[in-house]
Formats: sequence, C-alpha cells, structure tokens
Amino acid sequence: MSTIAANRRELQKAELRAELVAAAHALVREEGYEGLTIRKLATRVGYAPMSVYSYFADKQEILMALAENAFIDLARRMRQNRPRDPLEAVRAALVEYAEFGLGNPNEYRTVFMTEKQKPPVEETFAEMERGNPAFQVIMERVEACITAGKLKGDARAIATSLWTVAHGAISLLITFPFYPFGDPKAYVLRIGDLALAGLAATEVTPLTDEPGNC
Amino acid sequence: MSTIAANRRELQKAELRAELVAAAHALVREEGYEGLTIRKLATRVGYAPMSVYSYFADKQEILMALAENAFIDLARRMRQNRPRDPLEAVRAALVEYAEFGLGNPNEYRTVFMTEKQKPPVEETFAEMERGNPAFQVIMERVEACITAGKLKGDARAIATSLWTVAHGAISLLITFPFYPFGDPKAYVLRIGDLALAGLAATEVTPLTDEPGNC
DNA sequence: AAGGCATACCGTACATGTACGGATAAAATT
DNA sequence: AATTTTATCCGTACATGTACGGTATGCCTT
Repeated sequence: MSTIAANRRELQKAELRAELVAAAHALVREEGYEGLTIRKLATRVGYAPMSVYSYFADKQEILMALAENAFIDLARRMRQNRPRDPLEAVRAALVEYAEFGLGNPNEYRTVFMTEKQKPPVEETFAEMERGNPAFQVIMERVEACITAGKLKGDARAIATSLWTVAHGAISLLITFPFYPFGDPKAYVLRIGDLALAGLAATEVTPLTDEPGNC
Repeated sequence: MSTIAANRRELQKAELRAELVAAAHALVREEGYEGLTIRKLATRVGYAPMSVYSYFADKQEILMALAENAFIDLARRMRQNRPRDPLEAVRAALVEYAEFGLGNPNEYRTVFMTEKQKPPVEETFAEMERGNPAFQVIMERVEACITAGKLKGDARAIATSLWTVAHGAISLLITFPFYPFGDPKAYVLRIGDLALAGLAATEVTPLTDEPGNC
C-alpha cells in the first residue's frame, strides 16, 4: 500500500469528519442539543444516515468531538486570565472552569458525566487529558504555587484534588439547579478555597499509578 | 368525590406501582441495567407497554424509584457503622457512601448524574433529600462534631460541602474508571479528609437560600 | 492493463421510548 | 336508576440510534 495515498486518504477522511463536526455544531446552535440527530446531520451533509458511522463509532463520539472543541476554547480563555499571585491564578482558573461548566452543561455532561465504555487503559487516560486541556492549565498554576512555596507536595495530586472538588460542585449545580447552593460561581469558589485550605495544611503525596478497580 | 373510595383507589395504585418497581428490580437483577425496557417490564406484569405510563411519567421515574430503594439501604448500612469519635463517624459515613456509589454506579448515576427536568422548586429540593437519605446521616454526624467542638459553623453548609467533594470523587471514579486515582475508596477518603482539614480551619458560613440561576 | 481488494456509502430493518387518541369500566352526580 | 365524569388500559404510530449486509468505486498488486 502506498503511504502517500494512504495519507491523502486519511487527510480527506479527517476533512470530511471535520465537516460533519461543523454541521453538528451548526445543528446544535440552531435547534438545541437534543435537535442533533444522526438523520438530520446526515441530511445536512448529503449523506444517508448510516454513512455517518464511517466517521464516528456512535453518536457519543460526535458529542465528544463537539465537547472537545468547547474545552479547547475554555483552556484558551483560562490562559488569558492569569493573575500575578500564584494562588490567585489557581483560583481564577477554578472560577473560569466553573463559569464554563455552568454555561455549557451539555458539553460538560458529555465529557465528565457519561459512561465511557472504552476498555483501552491508556486511551481513556489520554482521552481525559485531551478532552480536558483545562486540567493542564490548573496543573501549571499549581506548579507555580509549589515553586512559590504556597503549596507543598505532588503537583498532579494537588491538581487532581482541585479538579475533583470543583467537579463535584459544578456537577451538582448542573444536576440540582434548584437546590439552594447559593450563587453557583461563589459556591464553586467556596469549595475550591476549602480544598486549598486543606491542601495548604499538608504535603500532598502522589497518587499511586494503580488504576481503579471498581 | 368520596374520600374513602379515593383513598382505596390510591392505595391500589400504590400497590400496583410497587409491583412494577419489584418487577423492574427483578429484571435488572436478571438481565442487567440495560435489560430493563418498558416493553419487557410491561410483559412481565401482563400489561401493554403504554400502560406502564399510568404509573410512571417516564422511564427515568422507574429508574429513580429503583435508586431510591437502594439509597434507603445505604442509609441503613451507614447507621449500622458509627464509630464513637464524632470525626471518625463522619469519615466512616463517607467511606460507606463511597463504597455504595462505586458498587452501585447505575443507581448513583440516575440520582446524581442525570438531568432533572422538573421545574417545581420545592419538589427538586425535597426529592434530592428523599432520594438521598444518606445526606441526613452525614448531617447528623456533622452536628455531633459541632457539639463536640471539632467543627465550627453551619451544619448544613458543612454537610453539603462534604457531600459535594465526596460526590466529586465518586462521580469521577465512576466516569473514568481507568484514570490513575489509586485505590478508589482511599481516594474518596483522601478527598474527604482534605475537606475536613479545610473545614476544621474556619467557621463555615451558612449557604444562602437563593437557588442557583445558572 | 487486468484482476483482486479495501473502503465509502447506502437500504433495510429492528429495538426502544413515548405521543396520541380511543375504548371500557368504575365512580360520582343527578 | 340514569347520566356524566374520571381513571385505567391499550393499539397504533413515530422518531431515534444503530446492526447487518450489499454495492460500487477507486487503489494496489501483478
């Protein structure tokens, strides 16, 4: 098999896939998240419904592609707002993260609140970080805090902890919009500060590499 | 309308509803969570598929009924394991909560990780607490900590914070089973202790009653 | 250039949740 | 007792995700 032809093939395929994602994005903007159906999407790009499955394994993969784009935007926005003080930089990242999750509940839900059925270990690991470049930003700022002596311990463990508690707040705010958490953004920040207070008190040990066996 | 007859009516209806829930439970046990379909359920109790909708607004309501039963069990188990030390009692509750969530991901997901479309404010509030009697247990134990002087501030706010961070850990463990969080139970406890460290450091102010406006 | 082959696309079909309207029986009202 | 209202149950139908197998078009090997 000619490698050049194969590459051209794959490029073409990637282009068509991108076109599908763009069409899906347009559909969502025009008709809302539940307005995105395989049939409508196929019609829009002039395909038969089943042809969509040449580019995506299932609908979830389409939603994931949309969400990844949104998260890339988030990471960009996060980097644009970086206070001088290292701790404030972390807090600002959390607030930005919260604003995003609360403002894009559908995307947030598809990335963080829906079942992943992929067994490949590495893939899910990488997929999480690729689908969540915001995590990188948080970790960078945690590292800055460590260098500045404001936090002590393993950067990844600290960032994961912050991500975990922020996610807890955001996902509950999304799931129970009428529960009296108070102002949503303020609640996320309150939980983040709580974690930061706890983190400042101790040297955080690394997480073991052993994956979960639940 | 005769009240007596109406009550008898409602009782009968509740019985049939309970029968449907039991059948649903059996179906799940026999064929797994995705084996529960309206048609199979209807067939099992000798109804036509659409008749199920006389007892449940939609499938989600059936899943919710199943999950509520599971959560009642959880609350019972939590109360059976109560260490003397108030802080240890809180930690034990969190561990039990974690074990439950990781062991019953489907039920956990339907209660805490799926969209609620009910607009009635009070209902969603109450529904959360009814569907989550475990929260009551956590709050009782937090109150004990406050009386014992181990924690300071508003009990509900503290309990909500603990619930939030534990939920963050559990839901991420469910969603990313291959991410290296380490031992799942240990991770939940680590996050819980983190929050407890932060909570011990400050007097926690109550949450405002204003519901979220995201 | 000829033949084999992978790939992209499609038609059909099925399981599922559920909307809609109807029919029948029970209860309430007169 | 007759009539009206209500509740229960159902048949049909539709939109949706997707499994399965087929077809044809371009590429690679020889």
